[in-house]
Amino acid sequence: MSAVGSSSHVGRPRAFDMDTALEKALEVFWRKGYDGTSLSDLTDAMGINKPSLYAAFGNKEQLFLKAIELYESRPCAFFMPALEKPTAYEVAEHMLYGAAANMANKDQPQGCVVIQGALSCSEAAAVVKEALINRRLEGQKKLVARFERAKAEGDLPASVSAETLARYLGTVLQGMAIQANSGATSDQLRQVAEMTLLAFPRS
Amino acid sequence: MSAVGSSSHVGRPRAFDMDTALEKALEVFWRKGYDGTSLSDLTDAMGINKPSLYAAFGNKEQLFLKAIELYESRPCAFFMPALEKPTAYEVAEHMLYGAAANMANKDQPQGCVVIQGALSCSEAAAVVKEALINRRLEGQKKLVARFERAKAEGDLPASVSAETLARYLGTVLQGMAIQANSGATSDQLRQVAEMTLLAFPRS
DNA sequence: TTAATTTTGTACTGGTCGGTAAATATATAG
DNA sequence: CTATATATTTACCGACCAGTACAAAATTAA
Repeated sequence: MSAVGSSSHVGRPRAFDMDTALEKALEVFWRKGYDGTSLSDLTDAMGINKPSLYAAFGNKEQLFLKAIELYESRPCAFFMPALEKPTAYEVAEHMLYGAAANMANKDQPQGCVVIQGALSCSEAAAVVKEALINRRLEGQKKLVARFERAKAEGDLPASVSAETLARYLGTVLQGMAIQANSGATSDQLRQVAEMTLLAFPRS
Repeated sequence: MSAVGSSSHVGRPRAFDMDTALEKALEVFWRKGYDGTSLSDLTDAMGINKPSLYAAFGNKEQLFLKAIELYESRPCAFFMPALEKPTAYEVAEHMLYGAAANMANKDQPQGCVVIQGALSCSEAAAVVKEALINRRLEGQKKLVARFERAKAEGDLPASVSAETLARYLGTVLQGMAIQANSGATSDQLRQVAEMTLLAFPRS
């Protein structure tokens, strides 16, 4: 019907860039959490006013969910790329060192927004909390599948439980977010990564 | 000057029990976090009205801090008792299994209030967040000291770093809180505990 | 130019936030 | 009894909450 992909639109053009505004929103949610973030916090950081925010992103809840999508798809995200490493050990290695570098990166909020965005929260944040839990569980599922593949490919002993190993690795990764939030440095997180890998089973 | 310890007081007697009211407050803060908890949530759960709350506990912030004190001193708290086990391995063992049992205990909020009470939060919660971070760091310090003692006593190899080992164990324990918050059962957390212990160094 | 469309800034909504003033109720001390 | 001290209830405070109505501004289409 219409010219898809055309950059021309009827009506007054948007005066801000949606992607950079969403980046700013992510940063605020990451640092303050869903309950701790007010619309004024958001509009201040995004440099727009409320009607523009609502027109562009729906409401606070939908803005948060879009910010999380952005977070997981950013170039610096390490989870998905690590899954593609050739062996289970290398998957774990890249995730652990990726977490050490990323979660304590000093030019962004410490930790992980998927973990700390709505851990304990009000009823108003219930949908958001559920969404974050599902993201974490999906990540865990992907790890299980990857480790089962590794067992089939022989780079992980058949004796180990893929599910337990995935949960163990996920637990360490999530713990690293708390450590970063408490002020741990990337160096200190790397030591944790190293110790975790020492115990990691390999064929 | 006056009879210390006397149970008689001048003035109208308090109509509620401060300890059980504080337990209720803890439960709310634990479930909803500091930012996610309103004074109405608190007064509803505690069965008192606001002036009584303020007269007895100061304000929301002080009430939270008192609730945390209660949390850490409750009979079911496992961290401090575990430190008194005779060997480093047994210390880790009791902490990990204690965490597995406690953090996924179905008749209380899942996880740990010291971790999830104010992880990402508003400026209004800054003091509370700092207090929780300090609690976590103090726990880590106690673990380091305990593992250094273990090295001196010979039940931990001299080659391992007490600090790294403590940070690693702390990371797993904190990760278990997130796992519990995501719905992991005590059984599943016990598997993580088991895997962590498999790699734990012993002389 | 005119019409249609979309974004913008301003001002506002009802509701809730944390916190408190003031009056009343219930106890002890003398 | 009266005086004093503390807790309780009700009603309220200004500030902020998420969300929106409305009109002016800026663009394209005809």
